[in-house]
Amino acid sequence: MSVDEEPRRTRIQERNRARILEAALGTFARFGYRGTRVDQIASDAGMSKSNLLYYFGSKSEIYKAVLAGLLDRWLAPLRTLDPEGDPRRELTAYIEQKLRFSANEPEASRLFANEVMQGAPMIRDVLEGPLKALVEEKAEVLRHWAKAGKIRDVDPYHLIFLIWATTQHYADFAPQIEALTGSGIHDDRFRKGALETLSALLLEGLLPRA
Amino acid sequence: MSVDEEPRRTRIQERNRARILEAALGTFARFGYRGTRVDQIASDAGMSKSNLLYYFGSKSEIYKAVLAGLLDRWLAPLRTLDPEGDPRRELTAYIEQKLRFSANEPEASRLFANEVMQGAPMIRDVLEGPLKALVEEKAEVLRHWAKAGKIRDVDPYHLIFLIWATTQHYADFAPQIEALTGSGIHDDRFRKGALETLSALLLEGLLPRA
Amino acid sequence: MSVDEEPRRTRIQERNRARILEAALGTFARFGYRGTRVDQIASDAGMSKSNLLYYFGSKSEIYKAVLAGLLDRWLAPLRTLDPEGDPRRELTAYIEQKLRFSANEPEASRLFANEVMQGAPMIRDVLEGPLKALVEEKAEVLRHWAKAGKIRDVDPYHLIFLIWATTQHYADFAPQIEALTGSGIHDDRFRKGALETLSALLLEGLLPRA
Amino acid sequence: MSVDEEPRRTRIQERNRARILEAALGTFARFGYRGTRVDQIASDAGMSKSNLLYYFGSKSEIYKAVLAGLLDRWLAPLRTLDPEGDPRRELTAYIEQKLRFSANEPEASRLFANEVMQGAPMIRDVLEGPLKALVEEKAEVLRHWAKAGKIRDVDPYHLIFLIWATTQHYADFAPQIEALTGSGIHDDRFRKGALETLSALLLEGLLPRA
DNA sequence: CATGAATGAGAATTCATTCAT
DNA sequence: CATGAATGAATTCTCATTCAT
Repeated sequence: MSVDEEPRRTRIQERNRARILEAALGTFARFGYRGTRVDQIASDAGMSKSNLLYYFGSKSEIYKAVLAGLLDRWLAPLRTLDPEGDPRRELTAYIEQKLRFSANEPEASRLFANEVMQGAPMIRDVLEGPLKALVEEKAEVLRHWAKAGKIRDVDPYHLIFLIWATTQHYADFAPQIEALTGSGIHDDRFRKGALETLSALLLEGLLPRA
Repeated sequence: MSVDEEPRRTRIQERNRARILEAALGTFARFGYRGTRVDQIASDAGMSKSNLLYYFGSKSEIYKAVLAGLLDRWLAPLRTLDPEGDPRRELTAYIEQKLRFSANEPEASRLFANEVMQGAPMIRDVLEGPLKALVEEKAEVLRHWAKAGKIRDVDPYHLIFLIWATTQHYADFAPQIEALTGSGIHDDRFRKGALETLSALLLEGLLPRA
Repeated sequence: MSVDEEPRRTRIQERNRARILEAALGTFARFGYRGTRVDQIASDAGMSKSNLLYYFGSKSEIYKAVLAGLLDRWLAPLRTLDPEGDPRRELTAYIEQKLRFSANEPEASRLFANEVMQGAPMIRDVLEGPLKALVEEKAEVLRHWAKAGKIRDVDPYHLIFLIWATTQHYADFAPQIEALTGSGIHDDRFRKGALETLSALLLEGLLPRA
Repeated sequence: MSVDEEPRRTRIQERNRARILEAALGTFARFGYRGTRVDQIASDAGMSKSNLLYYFGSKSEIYKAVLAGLLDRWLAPLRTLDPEGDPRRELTAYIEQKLRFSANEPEASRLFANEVMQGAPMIRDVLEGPLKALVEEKAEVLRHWAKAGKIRDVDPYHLIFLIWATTQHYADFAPQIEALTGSGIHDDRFRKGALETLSALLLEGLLPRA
């Protein structure tokens, strides 16, 4: 539809933009928008502040660009939930994908959390538009499964929130988890343990079955 | 031996300190440490910036005081988990308390999240000390229940993380939840729904029982 | 002549004023006028800032009071120079008195130096009035001695400056002297050495006599 | 080995740094460290405060730089004292150099005095290290001269202090000297008079020779 | 006499951004 | 493309002083 006028960019430009965005993700995630200094992004990206501002005219422009790149990756897993698939397999796969995201892109997860916690000033539109639509669509899938007797009849929103919360927790609260367990989601064995426990609890529940 | 010398404070001092801490909680939770201006705390607390600094010598001092007051309330619910009690009831009660905390003190929850996400610079000691000890103690309770056949044998840490994550999510990601559902944990009916869904899923699981 | 309306003061008042002036001398000498905080004077004097300001309405008032008390003691030795006396004895006695002052009131010496170095904003009147008159009077004594062949014919002003400079140096540059010699004018033996060397050099000169 | 990596500086940088240091010397000498406002240094140096802080990150950094530049010039004269030379000539030359320094750089002299009077917080190392070594070396020269019968046997340290004190006095106490004599060391004739009187007194003594 | 409470005018930095080269 | 130079608008914190009790 909308032919996003991608400006022509040289290879150097592409590389530098990428560097900047990567560095920015790191500091925005850690220190929040206000807590991040353009200087630091620049030095993390290995260039001068002036040069950085040649690529992105302002701090908030960088922030927006980082967030924009983020949202797609954050949303992707949910899209894969297949109405035709087996609930057990689908949900386990979904959880796994989300855990992988937390493992591979913890900073992205934290930045997203940060943005939402501050009232989602930059991505409110996305939340209320595309995200809301997607979630409603997937909620319908869950309701459908429930009607078909494949899963219990629970509120699909709370269910989705549960999956988001638990999987993202491993990225967002990593320092706490590290302090308590000495490990974290980046570790393969730890991640397997998390996946098993989460899917078991979600699917089978904690109480012994008859 | 050493009686922690609580400095004597007049009523005015008590009142003003309380006001400041309350106002500070709000802005720190929303904008993070760096994003918060002392000016704003002062005006939220209804006093001049200078007067505020008469009570707390610096911004970071306020921050520390807020966090210190926070931790107790954040930790309290877990302490109540009773080894002698019935797992179903105990866990449901725990979830309910945590949800209430999210409902009543969403800002405290967010500030805690914020602090942890930034690497817990101020409360690392608490996490690695008292919190770690408490969590290990309660993990033992869960293992004990499992051995007694009262609950399934799942990793107690992941179980605790699941409860933390899901309950806190309603406070920390409130803007997102609000955008998607039009409501939030502050709403009684919403909170009941959350509690039911959460405890049902946790205890019984999603899949239908035979 | 001028009946300085000494306000009636209770004993407590007298004591507190004295305490304040003493404490103030210490910090003004060390940190200068701007570098001194009223707070610190108060705490050094063992009272609250508010109470201190009950005695002296402002910082500069304290400063003036300290300086006023100082000048008399600083000037006193010169007054004792007796035109009728033997130059050798008179000058040695003068040097000794100045060295004693440096030993006993190094802070007073430093504060005086400080004030002068900043352009003597507070005591310019004294310098240009009473001090100038006194110095001119004593210069005349020296000229008189010279005419009488009791001392060489040297510029009396430079001679006086030499004595001031050398004797005050031991107080004003005490940290340097301490660093270089490990001792200082407060030490009796050190002071004797200084007195001997100074008076010997001043009176006899460095070069061997025939 | 380790070549002190002098950061490369553009001409503009050199010029601005020099301007700043010069302006800073003036105000630090006059008002002390605390009494000096960055604002004022900047306006004296003819630039904006922000720009000044682009060159020196903080007030104390400026202060340190000024002091560092100072010490060399302050020390230089003493280095020239030649053990092989004639005492009379050497000492007269030394006094003359010191008087010239007081005449040409009175602010430097006052700043040095100020720093020492405050306890030499920034240059203690230099005093206890290089300066101490140099002074001891020159004291040895004086002792040597005394043994050779070229000068009287006086404590070399007090002799050095005497020269320092008297020569620096003309810079440090300039306002007082001005108030008393109407002139000062900056004036050529005045300086000549000071030099003559000082060297005469030091070398020949005040008392008439037989 | 003495202290607690409150304030406002600074003063030092910080930092995003603009300008020049 | 890239960097150095410069700026001005915040923002934190200091400190003498006033007010109330």
